[in-house]
Amino acid sequence: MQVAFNLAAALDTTLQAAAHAAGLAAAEAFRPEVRTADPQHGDFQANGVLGYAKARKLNPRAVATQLVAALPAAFSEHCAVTVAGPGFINFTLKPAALLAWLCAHDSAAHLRAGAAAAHAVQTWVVDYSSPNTAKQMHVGHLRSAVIGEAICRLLAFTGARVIRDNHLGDWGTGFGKLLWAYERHLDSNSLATDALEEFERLYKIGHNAAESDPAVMNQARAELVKLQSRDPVSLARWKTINDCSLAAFQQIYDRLGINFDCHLGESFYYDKVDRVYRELTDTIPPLAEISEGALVVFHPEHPRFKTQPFLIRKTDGASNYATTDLATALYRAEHFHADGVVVLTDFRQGDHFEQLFLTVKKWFAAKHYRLPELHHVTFGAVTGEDGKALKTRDGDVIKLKDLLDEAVERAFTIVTEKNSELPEPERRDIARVVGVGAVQYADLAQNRNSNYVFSWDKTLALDGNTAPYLLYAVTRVHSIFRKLGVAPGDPATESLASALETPAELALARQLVKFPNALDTALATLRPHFLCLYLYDLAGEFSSFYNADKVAVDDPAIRARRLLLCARTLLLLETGLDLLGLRTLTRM
RNA sequence: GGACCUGUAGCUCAGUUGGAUAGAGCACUUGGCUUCGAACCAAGGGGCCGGGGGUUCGAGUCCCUCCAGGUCCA
Repeated sequence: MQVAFNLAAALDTTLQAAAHAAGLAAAEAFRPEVRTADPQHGDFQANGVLGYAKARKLNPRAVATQLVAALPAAFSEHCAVTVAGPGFINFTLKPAALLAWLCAHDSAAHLRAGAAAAHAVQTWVVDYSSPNTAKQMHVGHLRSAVIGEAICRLLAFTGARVIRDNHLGDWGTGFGKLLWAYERHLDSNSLATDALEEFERLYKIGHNAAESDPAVMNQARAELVKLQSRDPVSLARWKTINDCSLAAFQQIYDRLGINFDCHLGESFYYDKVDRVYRELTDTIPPLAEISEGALVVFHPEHPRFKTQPFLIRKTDGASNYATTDLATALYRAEHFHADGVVVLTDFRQGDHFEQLFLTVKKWFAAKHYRLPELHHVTFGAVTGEDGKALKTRDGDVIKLKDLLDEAVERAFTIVTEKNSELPEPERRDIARVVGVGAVQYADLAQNRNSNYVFSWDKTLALDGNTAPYLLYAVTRVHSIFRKLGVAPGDPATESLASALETPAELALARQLVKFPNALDTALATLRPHFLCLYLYDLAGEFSSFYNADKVAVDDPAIRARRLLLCARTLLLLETGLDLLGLRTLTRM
């Protein structure tokens, strides 16, 4: 028998068919609205009857009863249905139906196959992390990298070809001052030991000198012009700076499980802006216009952007972020044939991207270019305890490297305290997985909208909805299989399983089959915290089950079905954590 | 001046296109390890969902307004 991956979607289809079978007036307008339900009401619930009945002045309970009566006869064999309250339809899966789903989805490959429908044969470009070169990554860079990677993995899991693109800030005006100081004050020893530290030192020298001496300022400007006109010496130095920066970034990315497919920074688009200027001005009427000497785009239909211009060429003729971002959008559509583009930045760039996307839509429409779905995924800024934004300029910024190091160190202290008998190399490895995972998860688990008030204790918390709690659940499952000498998912063992029976078994199974809905919600909103929430609930259900029902019992049929539950819990926890970019452990 | 985000238990936060009695963790109280890992589980107290008005069968969620904090606008 074919078992649907997404049971809520399957119920939706079934109800839709029932609406036709029942001869409902305007049955095609009926939206069942099936969603996961509070366990006290059932596994899934349909809310659509209420709206449908209201619009037609019908009695919702009568309509619901009518629909339930029109369900196929065989339906009641695997699912109990009731009409409740003002007209909700509640579905409670029979134990055999739960078991059937668990048997059908017994491997990561089968889960992937079930999920792959959402973005099959689509290409998505995800633009994330995107730090400025010549500067160290700090806590403010964490969210884009961690949330971006999770979104990449979610998209890939649901069938998309994903292009991970690091849109580096490698062409800013700051390079004039930096190159000025690079020529005069470079310490090659420091360059070899800690390049980013050296670049930051050089930038400060250049900046301070330029501020206090107009002659230096002019020399710095000249350096920038030389770079932009492709002077070989300047270009070589610039390339050294970027190569060293990228190598340093990669050390961080390795710890976070991130591997970019390309690093197409601002410099890559610098010589692609002429086409942008041309195509935005050669249409009739032109999209862009000259205003106060600058080239700008207004959006007359927009309450704000009808007067607030989108500046794409400054008065002095220079391009800016807007210009390269427009060129970037075109490149992603033409070169990658992107069906979707996701850009991750903090919310302060909201205006910019709204204007950018509006402009891109009109531009592509005018030129008949295929328009990808455009998503600007924002998150709150990182602030200090005082609520003020952390700035790169002051010395108090916490380096990302130090944050990860401290997390690992704290995790090592705890694992040593809990499990001193484990050999030190293993404890070190556990500390890396738990510490880094805790940092990643702390960022992923909260709704990305709100500001991120940084504190060590909050970021490295190990209680509640955290990575250590989930990893602990994973290791406990592994421990059971170790103890009993069985491999997770062993078919011979699972074939002995009897019907699920105890409340804890059923509660765990019910949580397991809702995995597709968590995926759906996380992807539809591009908010990985919905997946975190699901995994936390799953780990909680497992812990309750673990406490209530012993797996290692004598009865082979009971043992087999509990081992099956353990194997699927393990599969979904490990799959889910992998989708979030976390590593897992077998012992901790 | 215009716009966007945030405001939910003492603290930190969840709350799916509007759905049933608003949920976790921390802290506090109590119980559970000679039985698969107690980094755990079970139970308890704790709330004018910033204030006010509106939309409807139903609002933490949508609309208006006010207050507080944050942010953006050559």
